Amino acid sequence: MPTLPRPATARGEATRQRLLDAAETEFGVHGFHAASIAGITQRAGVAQGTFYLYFPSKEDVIRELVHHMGHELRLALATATADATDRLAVERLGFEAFARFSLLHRNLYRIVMESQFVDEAIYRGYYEALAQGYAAGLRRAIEQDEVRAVDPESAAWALMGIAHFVGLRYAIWQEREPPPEALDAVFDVVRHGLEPRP
Amino acid sequence: MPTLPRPATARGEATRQRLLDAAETEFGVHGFHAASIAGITQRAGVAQGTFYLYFPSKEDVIRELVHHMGHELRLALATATADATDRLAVERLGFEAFARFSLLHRNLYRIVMESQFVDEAIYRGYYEALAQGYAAGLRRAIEQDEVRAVDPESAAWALMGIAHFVGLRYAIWQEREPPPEALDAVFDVVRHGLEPRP
Amino acid sequence: MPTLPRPATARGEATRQRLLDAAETEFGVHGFHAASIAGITQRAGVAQGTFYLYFPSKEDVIRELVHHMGHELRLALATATADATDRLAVERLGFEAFARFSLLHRNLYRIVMESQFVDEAIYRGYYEALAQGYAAGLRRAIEQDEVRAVDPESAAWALMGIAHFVGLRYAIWQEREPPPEALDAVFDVVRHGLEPRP
Amino acid sequence: MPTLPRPATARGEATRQRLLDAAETEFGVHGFHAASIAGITQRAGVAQGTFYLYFPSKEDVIRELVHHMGHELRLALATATADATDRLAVERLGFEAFARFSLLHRNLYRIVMESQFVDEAIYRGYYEALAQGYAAGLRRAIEQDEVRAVDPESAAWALMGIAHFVGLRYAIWQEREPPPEALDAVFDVVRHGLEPRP
DNA sequence: CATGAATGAGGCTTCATTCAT
DNA sequence: GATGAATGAAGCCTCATTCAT
Repeated sequence: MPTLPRPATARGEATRQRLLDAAETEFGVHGFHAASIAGITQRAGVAQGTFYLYFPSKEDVIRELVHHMGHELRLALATATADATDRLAVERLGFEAFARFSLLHRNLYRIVMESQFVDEAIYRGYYEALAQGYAAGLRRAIEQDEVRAVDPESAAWALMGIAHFVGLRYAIWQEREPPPEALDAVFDVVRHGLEPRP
Repeated sequence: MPTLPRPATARGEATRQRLLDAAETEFGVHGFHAASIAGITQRAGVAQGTFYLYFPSKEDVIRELVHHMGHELRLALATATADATDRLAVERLGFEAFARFSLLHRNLYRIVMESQFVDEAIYRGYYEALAQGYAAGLRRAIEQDEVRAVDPESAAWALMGIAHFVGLRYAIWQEREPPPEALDAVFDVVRHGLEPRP
Repeated sequence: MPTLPRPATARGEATRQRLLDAAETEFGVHGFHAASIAGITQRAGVAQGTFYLYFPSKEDVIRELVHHMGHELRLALATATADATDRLAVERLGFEAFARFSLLHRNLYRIVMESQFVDEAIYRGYYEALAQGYAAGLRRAIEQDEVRAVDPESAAWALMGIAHFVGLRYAIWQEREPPPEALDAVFDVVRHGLEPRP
Repeated sequence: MPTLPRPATARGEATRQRLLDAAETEFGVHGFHAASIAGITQRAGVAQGTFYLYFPSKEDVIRELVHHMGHELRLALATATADATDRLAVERLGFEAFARFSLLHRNLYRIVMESQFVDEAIYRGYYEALAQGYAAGLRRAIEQDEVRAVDPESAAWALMGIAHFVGLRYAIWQEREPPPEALDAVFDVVRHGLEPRP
């Protein structure tokens, strides 16, 4: 079956959104594999068949959710760092924002991680999109001497790796925000890694 | 079900090992959920029922494989860094060793990552064990002024995050070792993050 | 459910006909069971619900199509044999006409065959109606000594059987008209089977 | 999934056969599409999953049954016509044998007919195999002047068509053997169609 | 120690049909 | 007359696990 048509009515659009929300919760709570369409539709308050009016398969929903998380995260980061005066401030605010975001959207974050085992391409795409933006920001900062002459791409991935484990430890495992000292300690490493030497 | 007793005979031990190897490949290739006991036993050349002579369940195998990877990885890192003269050399050699190891044991590495969605505790335990050793090493290095006065634990997790993404990008996604420049670039960030300032 | 009333308006009649045509194609191409109402309505360019404005069920459509094929076929045969001077000529022209018709209306023909597994009565009725006319024609021919004194009914079914397999082999399986020699060869058997002995 | 291994034990072989028998009944009674795996396994007295130990899919069973009917029918025909002294006797005995066989194996016969709508190739193959043997027999008879110089292949298909409708009318629709007069009447047409003219 | 047949719950998905607009 | 969203039953199939030998 080819792509499903978008819902034609507002009612349809609302149902679709309810399903998406329900899926986010179900996947987040039970994991993709343990989650069932029945669970999703039940939570959304519709019949099982309704699911397939809006999504061709269970996998398509996870794909859509990963995309969604990508957008939301970029948005959150952009917003949080909008007022930063230099790149290191961007990094700092970005780490904080990510820590908040990953806790708030714990389910989505878990889904993104699990998507690796459902559709590697979507997972990879998620990070590559992120890395690209990240590297671009670093490149600009290097040009303005706000950051050492690091390789922007390698640095971007390194920083994402650091952030990833912050999210994992605190948002996922401990279900809380990292304590300020921890964030300070992590950022201290980041800062020394990036800041220009006199 | 209590844990199964270890096989008494050498033949049994061999069968058990064959099953473990087969599971490593099957899980690595198809992923934990898509892999089937039938696939594992077929690959191991034994009957399906034989599996349950050695493992109480499918999940137990992944647990055992994750432990296994933990041991092997620590062994590989210890070996690779044995001759290092200072901590930064340890880091450098460690990154290189990890890059090689994650490529060589791609399947195992994938399994570790997926174990998060099968048994979070095992996954978390894997990293916590690693982090503990890592942090201890850093602590010693700090005492000897080979590394800045960072928070050893936070730094350990940050460095593991960096390494994780190196493994992901190269061993998993590209199925090759990282090019030397990439490793240099990453290590450059690490070094500046850790090395003492004059 | 009693039969649905015929549409009152010309627009309704047109929609009904579009649905019938679409069903003919869908059933012919995918088979009755694999064909879906959604496929039919899509092809007809109407909404799914519209189908049930004109037909009480999927089965009713196949029934109507079988009837339709019966009428059309009888018409085609009558037309094709109108100018025949004796019964054997009728047979010959009839076989030719059937070969053409079954190719041209391949989909309908397939539908008739499949109707056996949807509603045996409709299928049986189709052939019994045909057989009746066929036998009547033979009976008249026998009275006029244009055909041997065969049992008209048995002969009619035998001849339909022969024709059926001509349609199957050529129209359905090979999607072409039978080569003239083949038709000659078949008719040769028919002729000897029917023609009066001196 | 590739082909399933044949059962290794006698018990397995027996189960497989029970499933085949059950499927024959279920398909014959309800038709292929209406028949369910659940119905088959219930009738066979095994769990649903057991079905898939022996057959990759529902369709594979029908394929196997069609093959089976082919073999059995050829066997029955060969046996019934073994003592015939000339080809017309073969034809006569063959028609009688087919009439008996199609009644006795009504379910199988129905299944063969329906197989056309499940896997056209299997249905076609069934008849082509039959036709080949039939034509060969006719060819030999022609060489020995027991039959007119008809085109063996065309004649074979024509005769199969006649027999098919005999089976349909009596075995399937009326669930009885054709009355002797009917068989006589049909054979009379066949005989005139085939026998050499003086 | 090993086999391989058997189980049965459970999941995804399809689709004819109904209903509210 | 027409729409298209919604229903929900039903079916195929998979697979971890158990059992009899």
